[in-house]
Amino acid sequence: MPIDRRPLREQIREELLGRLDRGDFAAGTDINEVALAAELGVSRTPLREALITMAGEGVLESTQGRGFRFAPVSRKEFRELCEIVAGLEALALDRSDPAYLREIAPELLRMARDFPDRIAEQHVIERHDDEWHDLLVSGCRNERLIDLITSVKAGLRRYAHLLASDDTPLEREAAEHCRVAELLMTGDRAEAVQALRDNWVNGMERMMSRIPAS
Amino acid sequence: MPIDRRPLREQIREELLGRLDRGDFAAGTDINEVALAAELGVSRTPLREALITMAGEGVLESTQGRGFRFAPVSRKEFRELCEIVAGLEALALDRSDPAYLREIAPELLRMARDFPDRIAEQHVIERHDDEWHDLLVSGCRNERLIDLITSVKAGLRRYAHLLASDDTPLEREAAEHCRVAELLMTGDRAEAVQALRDNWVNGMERMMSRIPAS
DNA sequence: ACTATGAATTCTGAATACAAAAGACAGGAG
DNA sequence: CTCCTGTCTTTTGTATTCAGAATTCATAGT
Repeated sequence: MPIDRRPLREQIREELLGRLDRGDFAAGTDINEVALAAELGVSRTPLREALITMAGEGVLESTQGRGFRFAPVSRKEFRELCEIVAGLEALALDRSDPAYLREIAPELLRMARDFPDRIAEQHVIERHDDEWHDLLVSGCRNERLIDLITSVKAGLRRYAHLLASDDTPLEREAAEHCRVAELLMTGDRAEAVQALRDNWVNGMERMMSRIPAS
Repeated sequence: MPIDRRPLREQIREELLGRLDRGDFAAGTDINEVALAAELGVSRTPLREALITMAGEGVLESTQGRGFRFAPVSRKEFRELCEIVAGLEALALDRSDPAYLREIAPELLRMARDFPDRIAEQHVIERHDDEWHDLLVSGCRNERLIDLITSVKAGLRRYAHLLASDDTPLEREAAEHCRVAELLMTGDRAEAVQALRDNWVNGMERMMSRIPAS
């Protein structure tokens, strides 16, 4: 197997995003570069490179002289990000090969149906949801678009741990995914795109209340 | 007046993007960090920070051990970027306040009509075009979306100098802008969104032939 | 008691120094 | 002659150091 030869900044970024998923960092808190670098066992240089990348993605904020902080969460931003990702995924779906979409539709349907069956922890559910959306847009030839979606979704990760809850309305989410898959199977892409948008809007509304007011 | 207190990496990024507009850098060429840092009169550290930011925007590519290079241009990528920006601007328009859109519509119309009148150099035309689009989406409340559009458009800058030509079909472009403005004036946003998309698609097709095959 | 001022501390922003990988090139074996 | 290999050079990736800004805390003055 090929060994990991990626630059440190990427590994650091992944590690930080992972911690973000786990809610290790409170949103809005400042980052102490020396402390974090020591904790990760790297020097400040690649750490700062990772931080700059993440600031570009909107995960972090930076102000002159005060360094980086985890961008505070807000309903407004959550809504904005959801709108953007919904629009981008809809665009990706619109730009996909219809034949390929019909081909993967059964798998999408199967995944959606498996959704509520398994009693699982939050992060398993999230991973499953991510995989579903990844497969959905996997037929899009626009590589830049795929990259962009990934990047914007990184910003949404800050909200992941907030959404952890035992009364997650999984059935609703699964049903909406099923509907998208079914529409793709019949080849009605325009309707499927609309259903996908609805899924994002509805999902957003469901989660909105769990985000602190401001 | 407040003096410039932005971090060096931002100033460097702007300088590099400006040079890109002027076509100072050939696409696909490697960047020598020490040479470029010396030329700019800064150290490698903030330069690399700027390069990493630009790599995140897709303006540059980086490979392990080989550093950064200006991403090569291609019709495929140009098409991809245009599709994305078209989708994002359409989304921005869709998320704007209709009243505000009606309010700025006359100004948009005036700008579009002034378009072909002035005999101007290429970069003046480009600036004018940018201003028109900026005004168009200025009513969008989704700040993240606006930032994202700006970021993706940075990637399009690599194509700006390629598109310089004396037989630019300005009238066509202006006419399409007029149509968008007129539709906004009547309050028919859905149609305006469609016209905007058409504008991007048509503009893309017009430019496509000027990009080297691969 | 409260505010303002200034020193001390802490941390970021930038520069320099070091290490390691990639590329170039020459020499030798087949 | 060709291909491989080992060394040398160049350039990047990372660490460390230096300088300056922001914050904190204490103290003096009102």
